Amino acid sequence: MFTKILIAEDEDSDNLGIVSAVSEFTNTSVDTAQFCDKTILKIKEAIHKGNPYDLLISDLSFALDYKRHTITTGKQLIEEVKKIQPAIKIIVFTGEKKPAIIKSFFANHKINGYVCKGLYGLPQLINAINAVDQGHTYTCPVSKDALHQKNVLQLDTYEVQLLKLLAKGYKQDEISQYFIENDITPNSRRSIEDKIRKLRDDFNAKTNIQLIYTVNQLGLID
Amino acid sequence: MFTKILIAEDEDSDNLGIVSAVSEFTNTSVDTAQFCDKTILKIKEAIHKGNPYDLLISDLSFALDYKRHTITTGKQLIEEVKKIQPAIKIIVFTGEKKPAIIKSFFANHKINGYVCKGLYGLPQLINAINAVDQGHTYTCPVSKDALHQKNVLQLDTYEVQLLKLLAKGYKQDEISQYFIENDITPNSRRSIEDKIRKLRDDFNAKTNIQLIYTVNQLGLID
DNA sequence: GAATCCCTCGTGGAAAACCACAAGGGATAG
DNA sequence: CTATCCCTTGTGGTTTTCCACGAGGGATTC
Repeated sequence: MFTKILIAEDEDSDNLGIVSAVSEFTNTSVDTAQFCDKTILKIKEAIHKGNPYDLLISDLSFALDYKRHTITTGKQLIEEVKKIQPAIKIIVFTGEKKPAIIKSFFANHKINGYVCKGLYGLPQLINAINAVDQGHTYTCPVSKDALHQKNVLQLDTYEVQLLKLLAKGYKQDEISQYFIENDITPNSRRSIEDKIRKLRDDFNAKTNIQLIYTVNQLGLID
Repeated sequence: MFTKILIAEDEDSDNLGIVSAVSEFTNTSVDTAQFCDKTILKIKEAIHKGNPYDLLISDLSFALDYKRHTITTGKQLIEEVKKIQPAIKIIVFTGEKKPAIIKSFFANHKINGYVCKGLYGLPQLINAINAVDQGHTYTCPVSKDALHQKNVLQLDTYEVQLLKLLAKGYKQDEISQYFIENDITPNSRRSIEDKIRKLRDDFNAKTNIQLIYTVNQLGLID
């Protein structure tokens, strides 16, 4: 079983609940951090002392306080941790339920488990810890659904840029000009029109307004 | 001091943390519910037994499980509770930080305190309990900022309907038709154009796309 | 090398949205 | 009662977006 667990969770109320539940169910040393930077620091220190963490349980969104932080999101945190200690196991424990985001964490960050906070988040988190300990990956029911959803469109960089400019109030002509100035292709007015039309089709949107509303709700242009 | 406190929070991890913190800091009976319906039930039972709750600490968003629930949001919950027991004190404890939403809770629901979950949510919640106990209202630093923000535009019902239809892909002609069919005025194509233009001005949006993106980000058309 | 496919891009016309001007009607103040 | 203001609506013309057709170019296949 894991012998050293680190929990990264910024909200103190949640932090308290998670730590007490995990401590009780696993008889291991549980440590905690409320900031991403602090999490990195603890992981580095533990390695330095020759007693590294086995498992990181991390949230995805972190509050910013008055201090300067170099790392501010769970995504960045996980990338950084993987660089420092590639073998560490990671379970994401978060309120984020958007399929596109959950998929990308398994695809791009090779996490070992994903549990959505909710009515039964804690028992699921315990299950996740057990499963990951035995070398499996774990997905809670909600995230399992998300992973099995078909037609979860992933957008490429070009499309995200295009949508963001639309959301920022750029006209098609202005987007064309912007793309030309920044050497992004295709950049003709006409091609941008086509790209937008394709996105409208993909997301079953009748208007560009609905398109932007939809991708925004899906969390694809944050 | 309060003698009977009820906490409504659906996420078990958070629930655990809040209950243990509140129990520890106040030496009172703390009860908890994970669903809105259950919360209403407990409040009714307590009244029936002649021993009602003094204080409700409630989240705003609640998960839906497989069961049918009649009440599904914190907003509805608070409205219902106020009907049953108008004198009960209410503190909202939530992750929601959007100024428009915070303002509307004080303006329309006469809550006694608002605390945003975060790094120091629990000590702030304790402060809120003390303040409300002494007959004051309490706002945490984040929500205090929100309440003091100028230019937080509140939309009326008509505007919200209009924006929602736009977000759903309706053309201006279709919106006009919809309004005519549903006896909503003004409903001429031309007036709808004007209303949209006014909203664009209010939110400094160059296009309708940007308008919908903006109000969506502000949480005004949920 | 020829056929095919896909992506980019231009053109022109239709549809939708935008905007300035102004008429009519209801509410209000004097 | 009248003048004024504001809201709604119509009209006509411009801008923006939409869309069907087709040309050119690069990559792949046979």
